[in-house]
Amino acid sequence: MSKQLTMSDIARMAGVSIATVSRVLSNHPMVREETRNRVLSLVKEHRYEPSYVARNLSTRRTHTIGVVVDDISNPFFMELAKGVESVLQKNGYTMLLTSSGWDTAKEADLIRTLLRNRVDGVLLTPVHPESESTDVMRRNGVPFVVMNCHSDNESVSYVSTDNVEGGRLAAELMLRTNLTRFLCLSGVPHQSTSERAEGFMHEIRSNGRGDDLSVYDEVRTFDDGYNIVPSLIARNRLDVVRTGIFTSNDFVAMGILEGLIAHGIPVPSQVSVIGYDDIAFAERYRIPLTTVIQAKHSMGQLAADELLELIQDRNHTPARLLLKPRLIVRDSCIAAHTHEPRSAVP
Amino acid sequence: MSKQLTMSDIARMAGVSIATVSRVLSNHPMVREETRNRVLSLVKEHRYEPSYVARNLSTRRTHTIGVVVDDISNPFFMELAKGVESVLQKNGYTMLLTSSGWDTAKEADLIRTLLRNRVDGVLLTPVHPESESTDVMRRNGVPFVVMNCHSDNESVSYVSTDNVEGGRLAAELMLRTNLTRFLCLSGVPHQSTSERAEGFMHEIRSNGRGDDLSVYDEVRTFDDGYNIVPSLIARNRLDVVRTGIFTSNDFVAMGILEGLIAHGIPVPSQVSVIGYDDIAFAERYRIPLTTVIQAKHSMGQLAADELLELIQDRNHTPARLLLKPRLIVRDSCIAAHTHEPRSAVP
DNA sequence: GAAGACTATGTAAGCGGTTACATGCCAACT
DNA sequence: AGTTGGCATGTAACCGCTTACATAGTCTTC
Repeated sequence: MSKQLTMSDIARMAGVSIATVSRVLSNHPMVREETRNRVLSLVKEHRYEPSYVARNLSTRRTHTIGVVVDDISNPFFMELAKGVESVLQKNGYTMLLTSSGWDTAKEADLIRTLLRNRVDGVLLTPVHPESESTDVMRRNGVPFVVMNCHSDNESVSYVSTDNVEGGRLAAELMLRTNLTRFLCLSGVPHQSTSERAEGFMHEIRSNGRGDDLSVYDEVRTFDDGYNIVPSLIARNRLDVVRTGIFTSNDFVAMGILEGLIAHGIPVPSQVSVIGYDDIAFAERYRIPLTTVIQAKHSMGQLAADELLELIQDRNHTPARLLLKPRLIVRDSCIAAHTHEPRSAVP
Repeated sequence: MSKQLTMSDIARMAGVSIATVSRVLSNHPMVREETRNRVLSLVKEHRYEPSYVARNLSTRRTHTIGVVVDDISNPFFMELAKGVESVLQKNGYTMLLTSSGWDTAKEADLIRTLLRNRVDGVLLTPVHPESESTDVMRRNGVPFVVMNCHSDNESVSYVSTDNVEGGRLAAELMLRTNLTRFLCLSGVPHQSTSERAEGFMHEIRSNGRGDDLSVYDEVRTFDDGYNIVPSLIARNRLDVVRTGIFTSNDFVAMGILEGLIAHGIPVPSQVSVIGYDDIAFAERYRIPLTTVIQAKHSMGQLAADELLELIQDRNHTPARLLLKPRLIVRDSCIAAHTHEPRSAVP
């Protein structure tokens, strides 16, 4: 194809200056109706698309927001990104989406690339809340909002979920039933999963049931869950003591369920299980899983809103938002004060 | 923060012209070692990041590739995108990822936005292989490659999967076992899912088993699968006739399995089921699912490779690639010529 | 020791827009 | 008629880089 058209081509054809074409395209009111139409029809006829790169250079704004998530193929982050995209698009911004793969160095690299592309702001799910990345952005005066992670630094805006509350909700549900024993399977220390466990344990203890609580650390995968079942049975007599098990993610919960079924322990009549995340298929699992869910989509939206606010008003007070998680009750956990076991097969 | 540094700031500080700074930063060899070091240390010290937007305007290349997929939160497309990203990144390109939500008009809009951003090329999973989108790109001389869809237009490059072959593979496996009857649950006509069904049916027929084949259309969701089971049993006597069921996606397959279990029909000893896609959890399902998998990651990589080729050499002959799908054998389908039923519970 | 041949650097013209300011025009007012 | 003022448009500087070309200094080479 011949080379791309520019404004001056359109200007020449319309017999006006490029300033006038520019005015027409940016909806400046000071243009005669007739001129405007002449220009617009030329634009349409030749399918002229103005160059944002030239415009961006000139206006020193790109209307582009950099987004850095940990893993681009993880549905959680993509729901987040979708929430972000929806508000950005509504406001005429473009999203530059990248993923760090949980790698601090790569994260910093990506941020640098975003800065070179002169994004107007950055949204990120940081590997650590304070890092080279945040440092670079601050030095370059680029506004940013942290997602899915809270920061102790008063000056940074973040939008995250109240993981402690999530764990508390699970405990609350279990406490309302007639369970005699509670198990908490925690994940990696110092991560969101351990906050969940904390919330759970705290609630159990502050209801005076601390003596009925046992904790197991470093249980994080489906297989971890499946494999730990025999020892849980041995040590906690799951087959005779009505027990509630809280896990800090759904994979573990599913592994546990699989293990319980394999050992013929009825769920939820004998043992109740609550997971966390509501991953796809939690609902479709052979025993539909009771779980705690995060408002990923709103999280993205709120973060994007906050960022746009920050861009418009550089000394806007940073918002520090902690979204409330929600409990989704399904068959894997016995209903409050119910004594009849429900069927394990849907 | 103070306003962003520019090359001329660095130049002034280093006591050289901006041309020299530019040479240093673009690794031009014609710079004295000492000068280079002086400039580089200034750059590092002040954390100067050159503006790609200025550079892009000047060079008329952005090193940015627009990627349009149907659904950003669907793991399939994200695997694809990951494949794309891996080769783009390796070649110093940035990916601008957007999603059309299967909407032709939105797709065309996105393409226009990409063109305004002057992307060097576009990768897309088009709603239709020929559309306004492809038209706009051609008129603007922007190279593009179609993914996950084949085009009859000789001049367009595409990378897709051989869906017919995928169906054939499933049939081939079933034919090697001692099944007496075959059911094919097809999805929406004229889509990739129906190509899968065609491949399956063709293979069954060309092995002289056409008389043992029944076909059901418009079965596409988990619930569709679950709900159709009773009528399948009634019409095909699944409880007494050893039957193989091929579905054009894994959700349907899981629904079918659930239905079979609910009706007490043993899998795979009595009925074998093969799905398509290998979605997450196909492997972890209560009966691990035999399924056909696409090489999503390679698909993205190959498409990106092809696009870069096209960008370098405008009259490079379009590649038209059809990747071979692969069969993953798990418990839901009886093994070839095996008579002992396997356990349905892992 | 002067002509060439390098090498290292500077100069300045773009790239394709935006926008402050200048200009020209015409109706309205004194 | 002369001034005023508002509207429509043109002029040109600028955004921050790249790069062709010009320039100046240093080595060879005969």
